[in-house]
Amino acid sequence: MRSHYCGEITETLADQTVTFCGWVHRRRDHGGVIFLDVRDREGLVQTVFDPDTVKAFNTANGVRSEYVVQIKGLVRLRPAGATNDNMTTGKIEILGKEITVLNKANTPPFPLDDYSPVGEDVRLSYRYMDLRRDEMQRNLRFRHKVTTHIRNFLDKEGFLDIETPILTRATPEGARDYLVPSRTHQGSFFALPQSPQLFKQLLMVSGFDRYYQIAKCFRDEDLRADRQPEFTQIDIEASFVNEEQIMDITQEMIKGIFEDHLNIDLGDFPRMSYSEAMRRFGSDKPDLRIPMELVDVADLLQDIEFKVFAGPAKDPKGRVAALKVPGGAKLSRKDIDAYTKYVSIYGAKGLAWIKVNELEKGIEGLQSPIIKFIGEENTMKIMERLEVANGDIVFFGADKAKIVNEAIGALRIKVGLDLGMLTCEWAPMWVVDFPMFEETSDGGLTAIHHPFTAPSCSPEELKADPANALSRAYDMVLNGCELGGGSLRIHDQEMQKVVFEILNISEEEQREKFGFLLDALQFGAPPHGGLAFGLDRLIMLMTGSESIREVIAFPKTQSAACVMTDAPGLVETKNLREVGIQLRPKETK
RNA sequence: GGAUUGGUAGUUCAGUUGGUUAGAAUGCCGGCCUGUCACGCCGGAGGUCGCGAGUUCGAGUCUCGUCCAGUCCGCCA
Repeated sequence: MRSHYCGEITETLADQTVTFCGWVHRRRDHGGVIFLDVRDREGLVQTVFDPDTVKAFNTANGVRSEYVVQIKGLVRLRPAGATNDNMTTGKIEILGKEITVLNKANTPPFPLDDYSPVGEDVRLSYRYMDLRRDEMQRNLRFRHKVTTHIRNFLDKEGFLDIETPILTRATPEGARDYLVPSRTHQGSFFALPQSPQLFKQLLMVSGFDRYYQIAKCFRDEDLRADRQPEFTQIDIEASFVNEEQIMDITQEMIKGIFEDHLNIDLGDFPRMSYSEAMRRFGSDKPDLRIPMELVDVADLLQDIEFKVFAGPAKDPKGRVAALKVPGGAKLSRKDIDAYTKYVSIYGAKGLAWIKVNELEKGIEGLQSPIIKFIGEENTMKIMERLEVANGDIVFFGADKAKIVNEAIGALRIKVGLDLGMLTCEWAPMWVVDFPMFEETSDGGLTAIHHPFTAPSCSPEELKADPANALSRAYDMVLNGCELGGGSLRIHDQEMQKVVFEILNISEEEQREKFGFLLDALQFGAPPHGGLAFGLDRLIMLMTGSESIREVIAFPKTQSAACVMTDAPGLVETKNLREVGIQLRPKETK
């Protein structure tokens, strides 16, 4: 049907006759001459219709936006002064000889240009139209380039692409599962995989040595700008390797992607332990583009009267941290109130502050509602420790360590972005030495990564002090965003049993849910480990998108629905009966 | 589950203290126009003010409920 893509027709084709197909992007009717900008995947080309070509002219007169047309015409250089430097094809135009309307189109529900902002729900309702827009075409094409890069890279490194089941079984820990009723086993349910975790480990037991998959994963949890209920992981696993090898190879992969597709050298990725990350940044995924750090000051405040500080300072689970904001003294009372409100969503009860106006005047040069509570001597010691300068402001968080870390950690990023403090565009890093477990609200322990993560100690040591045990896990972090994470896995049945015990998963439950894994560990499981990247997040970061939805062709809304297909939808009673399900009447409040 | 923002023409938005016939831009339709490129000029059509109650002489505007969409907290091994 065509000889060229629209966007490929340039001056090298001058004086040749070409045929192309596409959508009418814009029509400009000058009475005696009609211009059609025709668009396809590769770009736009301007076509001119003269009244001398009567039939084509009349057809061109009748076409409208988004009509699908086939045009045959002569490529010619544009007249002097009529070129368009903004277009790849702007030096030429097509003199239209024949035009066929392949399909008419209704008026588009929203403009497809780059100038008009359009509400996201409208875009999602007509996603197939939205995807015609240049930005979306570029995003999805970029995503393709990256996944192709990944496949080529991993293939070259000896990784095999192996598919794993979508219909599998529910897992006891982790996110809520998406369930699929079984027709042939009524009353039983499949679960969609939260990740191919167990299967990739079994593939290691099977001796495939190196596996990867660009795998859809499903988690029935509430959505965020960077979270969809179905998302894509770059899933990787290898045998007879240690952490270093996994980290090296995946770091090389990510570096290569940035080099080839954004022309950016990410350099070496610094490594930081979990505990250091929490101490300095209040986060297990620090944004290293922001130069500020949290500083502990609890030791200076243990003996003061002021309970708001002294309480957490003396509490082993408490924390008192200061955040120095260079140049922050210019913040108004209103700004500070806004930040106080901001930290309150993380549970902080307040936000104390000290402005440094004239340090040379000592305590007189400071401005703060709290100095009278913490005392002049303590205040000056804190100022000394923080190495403050005139014009700075210091914020304080005092509470349970978890709340201080979350609140002041988030404040650090918010203030850093608000005040334009970014020191670079890209800040990759590794976070290592995670704890094995963390405390749940009911006092039990839960796995920080997943229950198959190997600890960096023996089963006996793990049993003796599980709360302080470290794991052989690692997270790759980019700009404060967790790009991917993984670990060395447990390949020993005894160790696996100890972990299940600590997690309070009974032997019956172990047998029922993971019997196959425990068995597999007895049949010669090699040492192995791996990592999984969030592909959607990676592409979101690389394209500078505000949301993961901008890099997914057909995403869900925040209520995990699709406004285009209207999924999820009701099903016939007959279908329910076949799978042995009866709906409960809606609960009334 | 919670906090918060929004929902008015196809689209993006404005709409004052509750007060006449709800406006603008753009798009759409018609006319004019031979060098535009987000063409230009003239004219026209286009509204369940998300939905449902309530207050009021009177509601786009106030109150309550509800639905949808966005951001965030919880949640997401």
